[in-house]
This record gives sequence, C-alpha cells and structure tokens, in this order.
Amino acid sequence: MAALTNKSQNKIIFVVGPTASGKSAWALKQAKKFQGSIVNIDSVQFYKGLEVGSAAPTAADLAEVPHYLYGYVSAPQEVTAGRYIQDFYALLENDIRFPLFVVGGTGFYIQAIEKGMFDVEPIPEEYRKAIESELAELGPEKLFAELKEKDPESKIHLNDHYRLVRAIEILRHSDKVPSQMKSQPTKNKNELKLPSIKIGFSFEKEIFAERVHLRTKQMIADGIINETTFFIKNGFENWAPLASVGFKECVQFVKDNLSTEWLQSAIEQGTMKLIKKQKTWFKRDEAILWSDHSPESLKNIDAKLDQFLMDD
RNA sequence: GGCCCGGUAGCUCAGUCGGUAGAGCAGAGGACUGAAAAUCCUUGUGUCGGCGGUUCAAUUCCGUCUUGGGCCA
Repeated sequence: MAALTNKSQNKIIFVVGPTASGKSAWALKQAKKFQGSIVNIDSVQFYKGLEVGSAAPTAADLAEVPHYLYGYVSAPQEVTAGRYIQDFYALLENDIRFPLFVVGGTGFYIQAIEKGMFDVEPIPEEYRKAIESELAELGPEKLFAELKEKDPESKIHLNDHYRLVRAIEILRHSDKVPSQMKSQPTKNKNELKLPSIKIGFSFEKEIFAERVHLRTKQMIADGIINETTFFIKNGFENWAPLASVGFKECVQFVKDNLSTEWLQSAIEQGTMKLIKKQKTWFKRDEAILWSDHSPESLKNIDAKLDQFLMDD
C-alpha cells in the first residue's frame, strides 16, 4: 500500500457521468481506500448555499476525506470555465493528497481541464454588454451576418444568441477567428499534463427515473425551497446557478404559488432531461471506462483503477 | 328541466369564411472551448367527442346524443 501510494503521487482519476449516477459515493470510497482527496467538477456544487438542490456532499462526507472546490463561491459571484481551471490548477500547487478524484458531471469543464481553453485574453464586461444591447435592439441578423463574413466556417446558429454574442466578442476584440481556433492545436498553458484516467457511471433510463424520483423527494424534504427563497429574498434571483435544474423550478413554484406535486414532477422531468444531455456529451469521449454499478463492472473498474495507480 | 360556453397531437390550446389541421410544452435524437444543471438545432397523422343530415366534398354548416363547466329554475 505504501508503494502504491507513492506511485499515486500525481495521478488523477476523473469520475464522470450524469447526475444521480452514484459517482460521489464511489469516489468517496476509493479516495478513502487510497488516502487521496476529492475535487469538485460540478458547475453547481461550486456554490455556497445550494447544497441541497445540487446534491453536494454532506458534512459527514466532507469529514471523511479532504474535499476541494465545493461551496467555495458565494452569490453574486459566478464561476466560469476559465476561472474554474485557474482554481483547479492553483489547487494542484498546494500540498494536497493524491490520488485526486475529480468528481462531477459538467463535461464542458472536464474538457477545459484536459484540453485547456482557447487562448483568448479576457474581454471587458462592457464590451459584451454593448454587443448584447446591439442584439436586443437590432435582432440577431446583423450580428449573424457579421459572423458569417468574418468567420465563414462558423456553425453557430442564428438563434443561439449566447454563442453568437461570444463569437462576435472574440472577433471584434481579439481579431481571432473562433472556428479556426478549434482546428488549431490548443496552446493553453494549463493543459493537463498529469497522468489521468476517466471512469464513468451510468444506469438504464428506468433506474435513473427511480433514483431521481426518490432524490427529488428527499431534496424537497431537505429544504431546496428554502435554499432558493433565501437567494430570491436577498435579491439574487438572477444569479446564474438559480437557472439550473431544481432551482429554476423552485423559483417558478414560489412565484406562481404552485403545488408541491407540481414541483416534484417538474424537477424530476428537468433532471431526466439533464441526464439525457449529459449522456450525449459523454458519449463522444471514448476514453471513459464505464460502469453501471453491476458487480462485474465494478470489479473491472476497480482492477483498472489499481492498475492505473500502480503504473509508473 | 331551460339557456350559454367548451370537447382538435401525451398536456394546454390555435385554426379551417366547407377541400381531412398547427403552435407551445412534454417525448425522441443531436450540437457544444470563458453562463454549460446554461444555450441552441432536428423531429408533430391526430377516429379534429359519437351518430345522422345537407353537400361533389364536413373536423368546419344543420340535427341529435354524449360529456365537462357556468348561469337560471
């Protein structure tokens, strides 16, 4: 075990998959076993005060193994992929226990860690605001035409206003062409260089549905409504994470004075949709080693993990 | 019992001045490089409540029955 721990010095295990797939429990067990630590890569569990609705680790979990990047951002601050990878790599500079189990379902952020972000310098907020008001006043057609002219390869859709604004912002501010950055190798200095593997957990849809049903019930019992109303009352209704599954339903529940039955089924529905989108995202990553928690697949995964940690 | 308004896609509803119908949501699939649990794309045949009548043609007009809601008895 001592030798194994030694060789685990700089190793990273990504534990990925849709929400409610049992990632965290498995990771906790392994982190205990190998005396490592756990790092969050879930875009909602970053935030303080949203623990119930984001299914964040409990106090008991936190006490068992060192956890990082959970609940470390307070309203009205918001995390971006860029900020996250900075925080992540800053964490690696600290004296933390490896192996590192990086747990979460936000595929975009996992990609950002592994491949880095395009090398675009930060753009002042007013810059984006100006483009957004241009969009609001004139509609998307003009900006879309500008995009097509400067970046003919772009696949961004006219209606995808968020990506449209972002692309225009890059084009005007930096002279870089978004869709060209895609085909060029990323020169990001933060690209992950430590040895890593990716382990994914998932279930059949029916099993997810059952788990989501129970989990949602529990969240409502544990106070997801209070969690949400706290931020509404303090004027943070537009805080980005409140637009995510569970919280946005609570916002509507409070506003329209709906029934708990409505809330329960709305959250379940939203969560199932999320699961589907997460599955779609992870499907294209062929490096992921999958398990459905069946005894055989768990055995297989454990063996792969042992092997990875023992390799030089 | 009388009068009025409804019964159209899984749900909420539009519509057809008569030529068998369409949105939103849900469902299914997909995209994704600084909001990502977000954002966006693709995908809609259903006895148009039943039965009769008028008509070349009815979901659309007429009659009748049925069913939900409201008002009056």
